[in-house]
Amino acid sequence: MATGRRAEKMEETRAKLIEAGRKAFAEKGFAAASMDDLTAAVGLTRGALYHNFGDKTGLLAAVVDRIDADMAGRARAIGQRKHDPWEALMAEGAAYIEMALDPEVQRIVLRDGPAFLGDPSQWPSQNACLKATMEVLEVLIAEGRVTVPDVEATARLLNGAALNAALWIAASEEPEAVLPRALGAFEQLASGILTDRSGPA
Amino acid sequence: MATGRRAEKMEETRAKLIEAGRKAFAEKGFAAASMDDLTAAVGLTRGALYHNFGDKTGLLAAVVDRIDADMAGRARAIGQRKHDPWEALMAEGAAYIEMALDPEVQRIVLRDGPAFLGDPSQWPSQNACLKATMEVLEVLIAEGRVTVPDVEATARLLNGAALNAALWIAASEEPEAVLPRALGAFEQLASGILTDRSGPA
DNA sequence: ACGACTCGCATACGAGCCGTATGTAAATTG
DNA sequence: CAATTTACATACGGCTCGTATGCGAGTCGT
Repeated sequence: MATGRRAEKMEETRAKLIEAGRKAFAEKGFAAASMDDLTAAVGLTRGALYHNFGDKTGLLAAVVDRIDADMAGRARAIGQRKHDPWEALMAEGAAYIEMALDPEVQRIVLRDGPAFLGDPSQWPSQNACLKATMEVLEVLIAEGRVTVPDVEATARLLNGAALNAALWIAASEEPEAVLPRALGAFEQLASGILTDRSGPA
Repeated sequence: MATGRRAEKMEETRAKLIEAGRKAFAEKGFAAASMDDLTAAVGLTRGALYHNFGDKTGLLAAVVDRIDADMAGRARAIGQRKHDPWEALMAEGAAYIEMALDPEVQRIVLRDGPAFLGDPSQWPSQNACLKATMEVLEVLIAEGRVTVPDVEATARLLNGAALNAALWIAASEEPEAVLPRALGAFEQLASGILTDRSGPA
């Protein structure tokens, strides 16, 4: 192991480049961001970038992966804090919506990502978030509290609704006012999968 | 009126450019499409493009507007064919999902559009589609068959869920098999807004 | 009807960016 | 300690966008 003086330094430059890319892509957008500029901002050149990430989209993939993994981790942590699985599902949805309020997340993950990396449903990190939702659903089904014909389909649509809610909120002029409206609609739609609607909140 | 020999020709070149842009953006994506190439494909140069649309994103906006308007029109037409408003709502959702299977729609409207034109919820044509959904909801509320705290919020999330379902289907390897699963999940989630779930199908 | 003007579009030019090929110096290996 | 690998910098070519300029066909005033 020993990581070696060499690989250690390389990890450092990779981290610096990802950080620089994150900032540049968030501010100017992927297409308008210059690789010369963002590498120079951390005292490097395009040479380092091509060596570590192959090409420009390679860096974008690395940046997206990092942000997206953070999001999935946070959502899962919030979900596990709740003891009731239904509350966990709602909390995860709400967390997802709130995280998408971050302009950085919006611009990089929700806009430029799909355009330059292809459909998000193929991304490894996205699958992690989806998996978390599916796991909670499985628990609820085992308890007989929800009934769905297709777990994956339901999980995908739930995430999709949350995502769109986030975009709506973020684009609105007063996000704070719109947030509760979106959350209310989300919970009501989600209640469609409850076996007995008069049951849990 | 008389349109004038001049303006008439101009409309023709605008149509040709939009058509060329539609094809080029669908095949190569907006970023990779060359304006020199797509204008040459219809016997024009970039001069015509800049004169008519200002810049490259101007042409994209025109193309998106055209496709998006077509979609809203089709969804509305399908909805109006049904006499029962709930069926109309489901039919519109299904139509939206199916239309998004078109690779042209996906690439241009769902991917490159948001990346280069900004959030879709601001587009005039998108608002049209949303409006159609809201109108159907209003009817159902008036009839007492659905109960929602916020019509706009519900309409947005419904559209978001449908949109995400479409992306999922399109990215899957066997769209035909995934389509019914997505539709089922969509209808179940939508049933969450029904006042009495044992009621209409 | 005819000259002056407008304007839709083509051509010419400059600047910037990406990707590759090549160079170099430091770390690793035997 | 010499040879090799490799992380990164530098140099170059090609492509693309946006603007500035030029031209010819419509349009308008008289």
